Amino acid sequence: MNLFANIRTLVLDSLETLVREGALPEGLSYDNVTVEPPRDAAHGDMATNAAMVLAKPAGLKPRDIAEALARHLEADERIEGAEVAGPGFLNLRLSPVVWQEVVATALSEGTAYGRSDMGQGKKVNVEYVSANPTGPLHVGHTRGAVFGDALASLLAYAGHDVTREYYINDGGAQVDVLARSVYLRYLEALGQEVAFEDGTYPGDYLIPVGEALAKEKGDAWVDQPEDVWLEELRDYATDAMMALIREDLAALGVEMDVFFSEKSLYGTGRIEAALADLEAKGLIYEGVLEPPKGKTPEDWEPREQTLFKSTEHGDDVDRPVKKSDGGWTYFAPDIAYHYDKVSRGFDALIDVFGADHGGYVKRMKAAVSALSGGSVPLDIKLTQLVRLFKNGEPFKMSKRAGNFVTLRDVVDQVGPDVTRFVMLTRKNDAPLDFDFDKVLEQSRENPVFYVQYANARVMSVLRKAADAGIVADDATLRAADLAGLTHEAEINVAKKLAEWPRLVEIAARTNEPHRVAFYLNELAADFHALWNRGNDATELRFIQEGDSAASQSKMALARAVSVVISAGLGILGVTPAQEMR
RNA sequence: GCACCCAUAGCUCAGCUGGAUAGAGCGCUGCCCUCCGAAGGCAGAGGCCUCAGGUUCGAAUCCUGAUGGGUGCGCCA
Repeated sequence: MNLFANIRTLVLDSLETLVREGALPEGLSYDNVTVEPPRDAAHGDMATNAAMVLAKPAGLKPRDIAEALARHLEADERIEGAEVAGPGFLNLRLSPVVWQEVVATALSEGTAYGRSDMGQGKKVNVEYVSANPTGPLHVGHTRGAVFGDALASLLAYAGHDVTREYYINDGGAQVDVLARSVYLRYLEALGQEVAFEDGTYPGDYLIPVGEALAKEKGDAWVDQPEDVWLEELRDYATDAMMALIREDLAALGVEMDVFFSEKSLYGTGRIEAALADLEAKGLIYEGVLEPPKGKTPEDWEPREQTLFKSTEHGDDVDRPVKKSDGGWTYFAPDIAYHYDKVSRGFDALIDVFGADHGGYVKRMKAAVSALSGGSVPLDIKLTQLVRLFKNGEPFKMSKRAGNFVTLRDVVDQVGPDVTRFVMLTRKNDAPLDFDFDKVLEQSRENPVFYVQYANARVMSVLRKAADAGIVADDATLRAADLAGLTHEAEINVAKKLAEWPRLVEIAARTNEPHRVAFYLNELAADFHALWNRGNDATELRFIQEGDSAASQSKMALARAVSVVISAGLGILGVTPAQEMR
């Protein structure tokens, strides 16, 4: 139930009535008519811009339309007052009953209150993490993982059929490097002295892989040339790394639906098929690229290559799909991968990349646009840098990986819930400061704590009610008479609850899960404010000594707050706290 | 040189398909516990939304340009 959508429907119905009465011309478009919360609470509960939007096409004065509209709206029992203000806004004041019903709805629907059918079951593929299988996940991946996962949950909550997907880059040269690095660890496990030169991965995480391999193979591969062991070792090593990565994801609570292997595209004709599709559309040609202006590489020389005419689909230059040695560029399998996604029948694709892949956005969009004939939108979300701090000092170290901080370093220290919430306290395209101490602080400054504390307070008051002999289970609260919830401080909280379904839709439409985290912070603030009002105004306390009925209606409101917090945290993948320790 | 992202209070940041007097936290000033958990709350001060044009009844929001910062730029993924 989205109250704002309901009232908008009422506004549109009233406009139609005006048309029938001849007060408005026929055929007006209502697309731009909005009903939203006013910025200033003094302006009422909701405001509509209908009169201003329609004034010009209708050839009427905004205030005249607004006044006519106001008369019709006031006839509805939900509307307590409608006032024309400013240039033609219509400010609506709603009956307390409306807000009481919001509480009742939240309780009866539980964490499904806020679910939307705006997605209409559309199939959406969210690809995220997709880290190279060459080592454990680091902090940058962590942000992408949390963002992608929360986005996927959000879209599902908003009525989409979501697939969570991880693209394994197991086909390129970096896998050879991995295999050689493991080979060194293998020799080392057999007692040899080895040196990790440039171009190998020196991280400790390969030691157990080398040891396991030594146990399995004995000295069979010692002093053998690459062509004896490289291919088998590639598979062995990537499997080991993917097992590592899956553990990392599990530690964070991320579960993928599909792991898609890049390697599966090679030698199976799938890359060729994707490029044949582009070729059939006249988008593949042999040509020579201009050198980039202003920054010509030292060794630049004109070369004829096989190019994808991505400029036809919004890119700045055409992109090579084949290297000069005839092999595929990294772009070719990516095209084939997205071709596969398109052919699996998704209605929309979302890729989550690190910000350092920003230069890759246009060509990928061009590819999907070309492959799908413009029918499948691809949105690419970039996650910005995470800067780590400890005691206010920049923090850089890793026990296991050498030069980067791993996902495990973070999760092991602060836990998955804190990690996830904090990663969503900035919008994805803004850099994020992560302070190991601050995120564990129990204070207003720490949004994780602040929201959890609000939920814990609700749970606490419910427990106390039981002690005081007041029944406060969900079934009882659902049936409670809420007519007593009329105080402005209480109505305020109910109004915030009414925004939840609307916020879900906005966040889902913009693919911005951080909005959920910010909303929860606001809801918690309103709840804490009400809680403290009880210090002075005893009639606002949730437990009213000796008055079960009044207590139950107030606790129904509190419980509704915790229901929405649980729903919101659920989308973020965070477990609500029952009590603070 | 080109592309993308960013620029909002002293600091860190929100700001909805364009809406009314631009918000929060921190910091600063002053308050609130014999009282449901003060791990919290209330109030005050603090802004030319980087700048200049444009579109609009209306712009922090959309467009163009400038300035400042970040990222990237043919056989690395």
